[in-house]
Amino acid sequence: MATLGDLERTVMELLWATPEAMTANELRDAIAEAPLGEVGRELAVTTVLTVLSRLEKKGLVKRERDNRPHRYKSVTSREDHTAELMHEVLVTAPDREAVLARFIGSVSETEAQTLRKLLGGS
Amino acid sequence: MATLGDLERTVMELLWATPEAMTANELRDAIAEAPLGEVGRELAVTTVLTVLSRLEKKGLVKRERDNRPHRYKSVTSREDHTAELMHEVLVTAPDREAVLARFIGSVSETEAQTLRKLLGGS
DNA sequence: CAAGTTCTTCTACCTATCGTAGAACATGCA
DNA sequence: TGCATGTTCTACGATAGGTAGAAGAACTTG
Repeated sequence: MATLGDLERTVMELLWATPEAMTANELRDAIAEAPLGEVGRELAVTTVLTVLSRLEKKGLVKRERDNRPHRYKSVTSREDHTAELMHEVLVTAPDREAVLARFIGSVSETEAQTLRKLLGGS
Repeated sequence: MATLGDLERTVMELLWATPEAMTANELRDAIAEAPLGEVGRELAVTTVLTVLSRLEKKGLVKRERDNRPHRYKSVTSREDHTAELMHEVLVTAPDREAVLARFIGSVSETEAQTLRKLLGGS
């Protein structure tokens, strides 16, 4: 499973929140100002680049090598990624029905409503 | 999040599969014969004990210290644990509705059926 | 085209986690 | 009281991830 470290997660957060592909420098700045999470950290660009490479190797990020300041963007949307993770977790258990039963019990009423709608009739 | 290593996972598998609490020795033997996963590994009991301690610290395992060969058992059922993990994953995303929508799309028809039943009317 | 600026790649260090287990300590039974 | 059995302490190697410097590639502009 693709478990992410803190910085890796932060970078993905930013990429998911931005429609256009971003350069390493833009990401560094974004992390510095980061209203999200901890204190805005001042990282070296190389640090960001290393993280991006690792994310690329994991298949979470795609890089546009066309123009020089390479631009990076997430391969999947945050929602797809999360849903995929949930599914990965689900299939680790032999008795999925039972897992789903417990899972349903843990979601809010609103979410349950959404699920009913999504599952539609029969 | 509580991500488990391979051995840790194997130990949890065994604990989940066994109703009674087990001793370190019983676990070592079980791992050795392990029809599950890789080749039955011959581990030192201390190895198993170390892993059990770590799992205890993570709150996944409870130890009965009453009698001498301490006995270990999982704190939650495998299903509860898995459902909890799924929920943890779900709440990392801001747009849960969207995540659920994708998630529903990834489950089998049987599972969808189960979900409909579980969500019942209203 | 040459020199500087900018970006990328390589390499490396540090820490935390995990697999693994020996050595030493504790305990209960013969 | 001493052995057998079990537990705790300590430790070492491997991998992942956070962090970044040094060196190399490429673009910019005089």
